[in-house]
Order: sequence, then C-alpha cells, then structure tokens
Amino acid sequence: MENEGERLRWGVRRRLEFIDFRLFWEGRFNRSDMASTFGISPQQASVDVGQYERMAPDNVVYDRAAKAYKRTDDFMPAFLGEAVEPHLQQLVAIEHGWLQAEDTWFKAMPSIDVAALRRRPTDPVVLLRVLDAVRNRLEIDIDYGSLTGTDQPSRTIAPHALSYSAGRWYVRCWARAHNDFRDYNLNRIVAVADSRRSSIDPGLDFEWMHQMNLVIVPNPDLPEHRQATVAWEHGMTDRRLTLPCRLSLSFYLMSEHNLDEAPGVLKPEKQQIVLENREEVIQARQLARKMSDEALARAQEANVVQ
Amino acid sequence: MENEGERLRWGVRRRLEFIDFRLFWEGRFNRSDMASTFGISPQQASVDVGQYERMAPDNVVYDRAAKAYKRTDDFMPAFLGEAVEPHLQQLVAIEHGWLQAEDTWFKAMPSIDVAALRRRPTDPVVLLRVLDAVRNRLEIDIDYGSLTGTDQPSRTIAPHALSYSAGRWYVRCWARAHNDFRDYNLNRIVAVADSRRSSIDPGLDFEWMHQMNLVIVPNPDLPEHRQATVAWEHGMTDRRLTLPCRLSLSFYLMSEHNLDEAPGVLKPEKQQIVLENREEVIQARQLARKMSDEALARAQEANVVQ
DNA sequence: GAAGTCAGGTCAAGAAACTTGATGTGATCC
DNA sequence: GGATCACATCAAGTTTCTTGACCTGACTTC
Repeated sequence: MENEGERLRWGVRRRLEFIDFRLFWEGRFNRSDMASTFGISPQQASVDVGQYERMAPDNVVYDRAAKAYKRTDDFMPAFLGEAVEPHLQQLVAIEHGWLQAEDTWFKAMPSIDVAALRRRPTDPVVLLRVLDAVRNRLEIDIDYGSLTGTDQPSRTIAPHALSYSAGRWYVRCWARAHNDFRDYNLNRIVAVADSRRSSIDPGLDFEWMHQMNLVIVPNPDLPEHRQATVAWEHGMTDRRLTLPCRLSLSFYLMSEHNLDEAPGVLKPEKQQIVLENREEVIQARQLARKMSDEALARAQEANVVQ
Repeated sequence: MENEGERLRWGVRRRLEFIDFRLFWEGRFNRSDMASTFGISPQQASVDVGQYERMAPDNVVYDRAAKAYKRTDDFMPAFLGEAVEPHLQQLVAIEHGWLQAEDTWFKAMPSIDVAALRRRPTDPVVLLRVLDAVRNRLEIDIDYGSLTGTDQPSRTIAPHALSYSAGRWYVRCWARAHNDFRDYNLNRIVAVADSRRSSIDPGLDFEWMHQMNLVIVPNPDLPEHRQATVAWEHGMTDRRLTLPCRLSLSFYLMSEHNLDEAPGVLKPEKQQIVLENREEVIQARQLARKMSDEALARAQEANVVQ
C-alpha cells in the first residue's frame, strides 16, 4: 500500500508538476499533451494521472464531453509550490524573445503584453568569462560598447560581483584605467579577451561592501489616501520602510524610483516615495568612494615602492 | 551505430542540460551532483556523461586531481541554447525570495546582488481566477487593496488582459463602478469572490486595442558621445527607435523612463531618452479613452432602452 | 612511502519503468 | 445508427536504471 508521502522519482514528479501547471494556466489537459511533452506513451500518461489523482484527489476531474481533464473549483496546486512568479517571468521572457514558447509548458499564451524597451541580450560567452573572473579573482581585458568607434574600446577590469537593477545587469569591478571601483554595464561588454590574476583586494570596494539603511516613506505631498496605498503596496510598517542596501546599489535604486531628486521638483505622482535620509546616503556614498580611492592609491604606491 | 542527431529521451536530455548548466555556471560537476539532483545512481550518471562527451566532445574533461569534470576553454553550451536570461532571472527570483535555490540547478550562488524594492508576491489563487475571467469573458468581484479600511474595498471588474511593466503586473479590465476601461494592480487584488458572464465587449477598449509608434531618440541635451552610447544601447538605427506600443501601456513605459516629463525639466542624466512624438501620443491616448467612454455609454443606454 | 580514502570506470544480473498491442467504454459528430 | 475520438485497462515485451562487485589513479595521513 502506498502512503501519502511516497517518494516520487524525479521524472514522475516533473510530470505531476506539469499536470499542476496545465491545470493552473489552462484549466485543462489531455494525455496526449503529456505524451508529446515528455515523449511517453498515452498509457504511461494514464498511470501518471492516476498517481496525481491519488495524491490530489480534489484537483481534477475528467470531463467526458470535453474529452479532457479539467480543473475543479477548489483546485490548489499540489506540486508547483506557491511560486507563480517564475512562470510569470517566463511569460515576460517569451515576450522579450529571450525564450522560446516551445521550451516552456505554456500551450496557448494567455493574453498578456509587456511594455519594455528592447534590451541587448546577454552574450553567454561574455557572462561566462565574467563569472570565471569573479570566481577566480581574475583581471580581464574587455571590449566595451564599441559605439561609433570613438575613444578606446578596450579596457581592463577586475570584476568581483554582478548586480541587477531596473532591468539591467552590472559588473562591479576595479577599473585599471581609473584605478577605482565602478560599475560596467554587462550588456555593453562585447567580448572578453585575455585574463590574468588580479592583485586587487575586492574588500577595498567600500561602496560595495558597506550597506546602509534606506529610510523610505510615502511622499508627504500625496493626498492622505494615496499615501496609505503606497505604504501598503511596499509593505511598510508605520508608514516607513527600512531597506538595507549596498551603497553602490543605492544609486540605481534611487535613480529608478526618482529618490535622487530633491522633494518638490517632481510632481508627487512621479515620486510616490521619498528617501528620508537622502543627504546622509549620498554623503556616505561619496565618503566610501573617497576612502576606496585613497586605499587603492596607497596600495599602488606600496607596490611601486617595493 | 548512433548518429549525431540521435533522439534523446526527455529525461536524458534534461540531464545533459544539467551538465551544460553546471559547466557554464560553476565550471565543474561530479557524478554525485547528478545522482542527487535526479535521483539516479552514479553508474547511470557515468552513462550520461559518456553520452554528453560523445555529443559535445570538446566541452568537458575529467580532472583527476580535482576529482571533477571540468569545462574546457572552448566550451560552448550544447543543450542550453542561447538563453542565459532565464537563468539570470532565476537568480533575481531567488534574491527576491520568490524561488527556493534548491528548486534550481544552482549549487553555489554566484556573488550577485539585486537592488529592488520588495513587492507583494502574486497570490496564485487570485491570478488563477483572473486568468479564468480573461479566458471565459467573466466579470468578477474583487477585494482591492484593503488599505486602512477606507472607501469600498469591493469592486466589480471584467478583465480582458494582463500586462507587465517596470516590475508590476496589471489587469486590464472594464470597471463597473466607473463604466470605463482601466488598469488594476494585480498585486493589490486581495481576493476574488463571485463571477458571472460579462456583457462588455473588450473590443471597445481602444486604449488597449490601438497601437501607436513611440518615436524615441537620445536626449539632445546629452553630450554627443553619451547620445551615441544611448542609441547603441537601445539598438537604435539612425539615432532613432520606433517602438509600437499599446496606448494604455505607453503610459507606464513613459512613466518608467521619464518620457512623460517635458524635456528640460529633468537633468539630462535622468532622462537619457526622450519621446519625439510625446504630445501626439498623449493626445491619442486621451482620444482613445474618450471614444471608449462614449462607446460604453452608448452600449449602456442601448441596454437600458431595451 | 605504505595505507587509507575518495571519485570515477566498468561489468553483469535483476528490478523498475515504460512501450506495444489488444480490447472495451462513453460521448460526440454526421 | 455507425464512425470517431479520447481514455481505461490488461498482458507481454523492451529499455532503462539500479545493485553489487571489483578495478584505477591521485591525494592525504601518519
């Protein structure tokens, strides 16, 4: 006799997830859907459906008239977990053209649309070389955003982390040409050439290493009920959100949400949240940058003296 | 004798993808990694590795010293396709807490960080009911952003599409209370109650149905070389990007990139691109909205007269 | 520098998982 | 009212995967 918590083989589990998925997104599925998706026979699909019905009896019924398995009213995903976000992101990726619809479990695309500016896709080889450089503390020569062929396109950087903000990927790195730490746009790196061991200590990148609490509140110029909504939307407690954030990333976060403009310049609708400790954050960032620059200069001097 | 294009069973193919994945992201893997990920025996993993080596001979070598399979210098993903974006998005989802790291193929997280405000996660049941309503042309009663308990939290809408912009999901729908088409924030819908057939024709939502070309150019106030970079980054041809966009979505796109401010108000760094036909777009949007409203009013009148 | 350990390779026998083929059922279509 | 379609079920056969046994090479320990 099989118990409820029976261990499922990896392949079977994936197929039960598929059943969950199709019931969730389309409300229905067939044996033949499973057969074609997984390359199994309809008979085997029947076995899987039986398995699914035993483990989630109230989720699915076979509708003879529609010739399909259908979702019941009190369906609850049993194998997908609570995570619908990954699937929503898949839809976005499909709309962007980063992902083929056939590589997902979606059959008919739901009627959705994505408003976004086209972004240059990430080059896998570039990403791979950058990841290697981060992992192995390497310094790499890159071709950066060749543009119209102006100024030197080739630079040397020692990356130590990746970051993501507002739809863009950045490489946090030391830049040889400036002897400082800064961000390069990952999608603007066209190619990665040579690499060698880096002697730069990423621990000196204080803008990256140091976190600071961003104190965010609804814009007080908004009408009262809008403020309440904004607070609720951002999960604020007591109309206030304290968000720990690396100093270097605070720049992008502030830019994304117009937190970098002084209050009053923008219409409140364009600045629904404001940064209470804005001056403090900006100063901390400048200070960290100055300290990093000095530490790097000292390190370089020490090297030269040797 | 097996030919190059041999048909792989679904499970085997996934395991070869896993090999590709680990080689790409970590540069190495073991038989035991595969055994634990897929619940297979090490011997079977050996068979799979053999298969992988036959199909992509130049990708991997066994390093006896490191006791691991390692990526070669001229490694090229053979089974993952060009799509690294989905995996990058997985990393973002993990950072957001929407996805468990164990549910992915990542072993060690690369050193990345994501700067973003926390967003209320999407409720699967709400999403499911909304999708059903879209598919079956239903009208639903929703609890919307309960906030502090002010004004009526319950509303009736007839959704006909989902849209995504700047990290937010919207429900495009007809709203009974206003007899017009508008966007509701998906994450602010707390619960979905009753549903019934809708008599509203989504075709009357002209703001949604009509597309218009957004003509986007680099901000002319930027220095020449910045303009060139901006043009390159957005894949412009002739320093100009023509982006077809639904009128209703153009609002969010403009808001996201500060295209809705008149040029000159913001510092050019905060407005790297500007919308050449801004006035035209705004007028078109208003016109479409007016036409929709009038069409809906006529439809309602006709119903009453009947 | 010999012994222990660890990760992998290979082989053969046996157990699962899955396929193939056959037969039957209820609902829909023409 | 017969053809069709999608599914259910059973038995036999095949493929895939596991189990258990034994071997290799490289590093670690004492």
